Amino acid sequence: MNRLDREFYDRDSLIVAKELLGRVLVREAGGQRIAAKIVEAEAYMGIDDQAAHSYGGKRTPRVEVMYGESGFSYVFMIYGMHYCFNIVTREAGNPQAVLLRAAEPLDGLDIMAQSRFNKTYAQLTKNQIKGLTDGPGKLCKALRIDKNLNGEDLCGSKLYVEEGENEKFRIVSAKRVGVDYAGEAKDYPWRFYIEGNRYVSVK
DNA sequence: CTACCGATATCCT
DNA sequence: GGATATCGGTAGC
Repeated sequence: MNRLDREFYDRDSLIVAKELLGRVLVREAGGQRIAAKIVEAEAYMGIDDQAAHSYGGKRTPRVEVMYGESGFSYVFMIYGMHYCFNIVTREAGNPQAVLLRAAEPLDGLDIMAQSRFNKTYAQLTKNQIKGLTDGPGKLCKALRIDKNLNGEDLCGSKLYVEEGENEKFRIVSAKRVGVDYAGEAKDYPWRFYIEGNRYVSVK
């Protein structure tokens, strides 16, 4: 299966966010493959986007990777407990990114179940199966994504996105989640998800 | 099913 | 000190 290359990510973040839907996020850890279909993503449009960490050109150690080339991972900790995984878009100096909010588990189900609940997949309750990857923090925990993967090149072999099956689905546009502080930008429809998919975090 | 609440890294005032 | 790109537990319908 083909991996998405740097040119894919070096485009408008709204296009990248939409086109990431249905693709397969792959994490290789300890010789094991963990994979999940991306079903929900949000675009953060950089210095003009009040919801973005890089709004107004803000540049701290945390957001530094957003100012680099496209196709690298931006992992940050939120609320002191959870990680969020983003993919940097656009050229160096243009600090935009796409946040991956939810995915549908495909491969490595037992590893995800162990990472999230310390159980095998077969031992999970129905609610735990649905809750494996239906939110940005949950997705990171299931795929074992943490600060060590901040700045990782997604054109490498530890963490990357495959093309996927090119199946047909409807894309829903919606307001982003948890950005009430962002003035006018809080209502922009820059979140995209696959219509009807049960792993979408907020319908 | 919804509502609240605590955990606490990072950045800003 | 206060806010945040969240989650899981508990309490109450």
